[in-house]
Amino acid sequence: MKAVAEGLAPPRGQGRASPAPGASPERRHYPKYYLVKGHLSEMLSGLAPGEALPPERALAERFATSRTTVRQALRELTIEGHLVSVQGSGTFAATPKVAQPLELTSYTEDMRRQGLAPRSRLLSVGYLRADDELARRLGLHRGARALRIERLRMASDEPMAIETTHLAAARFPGLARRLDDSTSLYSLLADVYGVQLCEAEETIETVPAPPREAALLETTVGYPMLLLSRHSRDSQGRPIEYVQSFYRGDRYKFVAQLRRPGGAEGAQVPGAPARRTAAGRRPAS
Amino acid sequence: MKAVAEGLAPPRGQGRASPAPGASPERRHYPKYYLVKGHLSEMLSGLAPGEALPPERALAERFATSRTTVRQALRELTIEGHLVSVQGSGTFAATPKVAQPLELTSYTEDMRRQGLAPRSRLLSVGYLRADDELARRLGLHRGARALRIERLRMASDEPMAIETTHLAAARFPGLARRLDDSTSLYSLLADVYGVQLCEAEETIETVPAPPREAALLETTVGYPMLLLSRHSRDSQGRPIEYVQSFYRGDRYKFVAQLRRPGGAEGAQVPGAPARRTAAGRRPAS
DNA sequence: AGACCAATGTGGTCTAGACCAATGACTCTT
DNA sequence: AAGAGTCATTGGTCTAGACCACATTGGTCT
Repeated sequence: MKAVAEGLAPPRGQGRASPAPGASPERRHYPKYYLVKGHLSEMLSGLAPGEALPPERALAERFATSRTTVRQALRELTIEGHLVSVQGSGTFAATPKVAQPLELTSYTEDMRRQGLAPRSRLLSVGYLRADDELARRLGLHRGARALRIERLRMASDEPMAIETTHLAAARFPGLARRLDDSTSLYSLLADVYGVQLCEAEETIETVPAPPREAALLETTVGYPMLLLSRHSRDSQGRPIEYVQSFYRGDRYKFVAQLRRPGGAEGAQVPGAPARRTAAGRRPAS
Repeated sequence: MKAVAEGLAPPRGQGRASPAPGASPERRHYPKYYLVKGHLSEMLSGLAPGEALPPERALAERFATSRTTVRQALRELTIEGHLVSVQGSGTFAATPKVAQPLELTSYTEDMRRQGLAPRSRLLSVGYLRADDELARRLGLHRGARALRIERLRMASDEPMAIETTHLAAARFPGLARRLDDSTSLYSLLADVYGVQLCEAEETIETVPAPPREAALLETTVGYPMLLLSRHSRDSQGRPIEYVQSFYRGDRYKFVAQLRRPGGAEGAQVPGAPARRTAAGRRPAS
């Protein structure tokens, strides 16, 4: 995590005009906010989770910069999961990111297995007409009715993700009425409709948080989130569900287990990974 | 994406003090930049990849706002991969994101299979002493020598990722000298040292781009990137490599194929990452 | 023609400060 | 005491404008 610390004062770089031909050409240019970030990161390393940083205005003065610049540094530290800021209250050291396994199992099963208390809130259930995109994904024709289920996922009372599921309405009659806050969708599909999800393709990307999702997940508009799109099929390879889930990028990361065709099946090493290295996960220099 | 369009001019909202009790309380509050983003998004939909948007200053004037606000909107659209901006030149409509498969195969193999032209540039090769963190990951003791390989991955001349690999130096004598821009590391490990990578744990998270990585990947400092950390083991379950790769979040997304135990395959025992959330991350205050 | 160079226009960084919105401690009333 | 209201403080949004670094353009000189 070093590599950021020193060398701030001399080349203020602000009012300078002539680049002075002696300047080393390969010398990397660090934005000012990045130096501030380094200092803040250092201050932060001495704080226990929950402890507060000085107010932004005080930091701006201490680092002889504007509040805007301090805020840019704070923003990145927040995105990295090292900080949480609360309007009207202050900025505090955060706890590390939580790992979310990438597996084709239901959220409820996942959480239970990890010893967390899974909870869901049904935000909305409704029908819509499939556009070309959705029709293709669900193997329908355009305009067919699709069921749309929107749920807020929580783990131990902390909002975790917003999950929007799409299913072919015709294939699961009465499903909408069977849903509530505590029922596992996958259990319903299996027990009531006899559908077993066997394979899926997931894509993961980062997107900025839209206002609605940000509010529900108690985060900030525009902060990067992890958008996970899952497209699952049953044992005959027929497409069943299409799901989009927004996860807070500052709170979660995904973990996948990979296996290469060639190898012998070595015993799964229970390794307790996923820890976030407080010190130096930046390889740099 | 609708829902963002109208209603910008009337309540300038700047000099206002009294919130006018008639205001609906549950009305979602959209930041101004988000409305601008909606407008830009609309303009953008009429543009072919490569076509230019008006300059920022013109946009600021057109939307009766400041350049800062316009830039925040542009920033998000860039992060979403809809725009690219080039200093000194302009802002242009972009091409869609590229998918990167999550598989335990070498980069070279991956790209070939997709019909792309894989290229690498060896940025640096060197030895370092393992700190506690790295020692744990590679199964060494602290202070042991480790080989560090930094490569820039490209696909069809576009920079794609920066990959930093760590290996136990003692286990792969002479490896450093065998590397060049065009050799597959995994081939070397297999052919020269007889090591086959069989399983791996990958974690995926978003991080803001550090200056060095941003420069090498030709993107912007602070933009969200996908950080993929891979920890691989050989057929006996011994840890072999630890890799960190930075991908441009605005250009790439990851794709994983999942399979459920019940289906056909008997894979996937969950590694049990656990990581309790420590419940009270709230500031104690 | 071709090479060079200066001017202009573009996005990138930073400043200083206004106002908004939520918090939380304090005071006053009941 | 308990409750209600007030107010200073904190983070959140936005403005207007300065200056920088880079690209492009068009003119000038060779």
